[in-house]
Amino acid sequence: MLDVKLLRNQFDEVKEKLAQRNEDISALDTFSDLDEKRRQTIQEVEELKSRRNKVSQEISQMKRDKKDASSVIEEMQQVSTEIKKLDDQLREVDEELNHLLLRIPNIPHESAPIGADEEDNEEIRKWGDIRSFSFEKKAHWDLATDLDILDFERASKVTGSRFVFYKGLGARLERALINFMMDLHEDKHGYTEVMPPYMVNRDSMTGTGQLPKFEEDAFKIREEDYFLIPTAEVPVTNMHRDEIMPIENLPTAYTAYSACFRSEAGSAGRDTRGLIRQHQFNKVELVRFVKPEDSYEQLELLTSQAEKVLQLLELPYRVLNMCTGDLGFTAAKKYDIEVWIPSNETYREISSCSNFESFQARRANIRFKRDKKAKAEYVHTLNGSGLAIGRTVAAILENYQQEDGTIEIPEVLRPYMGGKDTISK
RNA sequence: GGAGAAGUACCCAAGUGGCUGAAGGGGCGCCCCUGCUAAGGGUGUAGGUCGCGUGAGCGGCGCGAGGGUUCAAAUCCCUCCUUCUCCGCCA
Repeated sequence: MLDVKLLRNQFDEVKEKLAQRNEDISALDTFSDLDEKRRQTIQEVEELKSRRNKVSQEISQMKRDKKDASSVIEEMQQVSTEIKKLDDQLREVDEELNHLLLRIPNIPHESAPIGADEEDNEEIRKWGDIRSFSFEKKAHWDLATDLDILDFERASKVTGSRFVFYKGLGARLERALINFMMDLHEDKHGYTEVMPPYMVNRDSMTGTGQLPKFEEDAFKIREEDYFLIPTAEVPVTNMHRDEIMPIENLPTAYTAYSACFRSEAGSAGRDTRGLIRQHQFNKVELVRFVKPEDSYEQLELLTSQAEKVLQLLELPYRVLNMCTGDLGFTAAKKYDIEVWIPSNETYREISSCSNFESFQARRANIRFKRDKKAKAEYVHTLNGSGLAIGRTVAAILENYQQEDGTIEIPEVLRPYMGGKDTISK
């Protein structure tokens, strides 16, 4: 959510910046009228309430003095009726304004390149050497099916499309990656481990920005107003919803493993094979609550910590600075980390590291105080995948495949794989 | 899932229609006394947010949340949420 005061005082500048996004912001034009009407109504109704409070005191005094107050009471009846009417109006305007504000995306940071879509994302660095194969390389779903470590067919029988069974060393690899990443972030990068609920309520989904605009992307629990989490970002960020965090706790850094659930509405037919796009996948997430003045420095740190995982796994990747048209709804700045997927002969997103500035904090009401007397300010929130596990498995299978169809296990994972160095039949 | 009880400021807690922004403790700040410590006395302090105003300030809201009754609600009514106790079910 944007700062109403900013919107009020610098409407044209804000609108101009929002126009750099690839989104329809025409609804914004009603803002000024709504804001004006709201403030006017508040003034009217508060004046009446002030009067009512004053006269109520007088009535109570008259009652105590055993004087007749009936004429004043009669007058106040009318005032109260008027108050009720104005309160209703105010509620309506508030609702409209809120509806509008919750659907306005974040303002892009000036360092985000201006552009329309993914074509305009800026590659800022590359790491690792892309392997050239001396034999016919295979896609990860073929490798995995041959090795009997992934079973897509049975998963679609048991559930449906875009689900998978991991089996044997496949399941072990997935679990090894989770533990390896969690250990790295906890022991080397100083994060506190969190295991969150996999379902959250509507307020939480609104707090991090998945709602109200993107409800069709989430799985909804039928009997409750709960949603399956699309990422651990939602429960972990909302841990501190409606809180004032002690300044000495900033930055607060959490890492959380969770399963993630996405309806993938609108991506029918894309990445139908393999692990790239599933309705349920595992992810290790990094979340940081920081002071506003630190947030861009913290974004670099967070991104480097996600990159570290790929470096240790020795998987080639590149980092993109996402352009204004491809930032998504909530981010002011976002780096995507893309890992090399040989079968695609391209890089594919494996992590997304974002600075939301105060956009989520304002929605979720997460604040801090510089000292006891100071006014509460909104924190800045950041998060990033560190990393998406399924896509990491895909990258490992493809990048570490050998001519005989077996998979060499990256060295850092071997302690987590019972000392094995190869996945074979 | 059933039956009961409760939710008041940083914490505990009083308060069944007007004199309650809310008694009383604790805590916290300052002062005094006791050469230290323990203890004692005095005194001060109560959140957040919205609107108006350049500002000092003025005003609205606020007793779990949201509605309602009333001239007036912490107090009466309705809905919801959370916590606790008992019962049932259960990994």
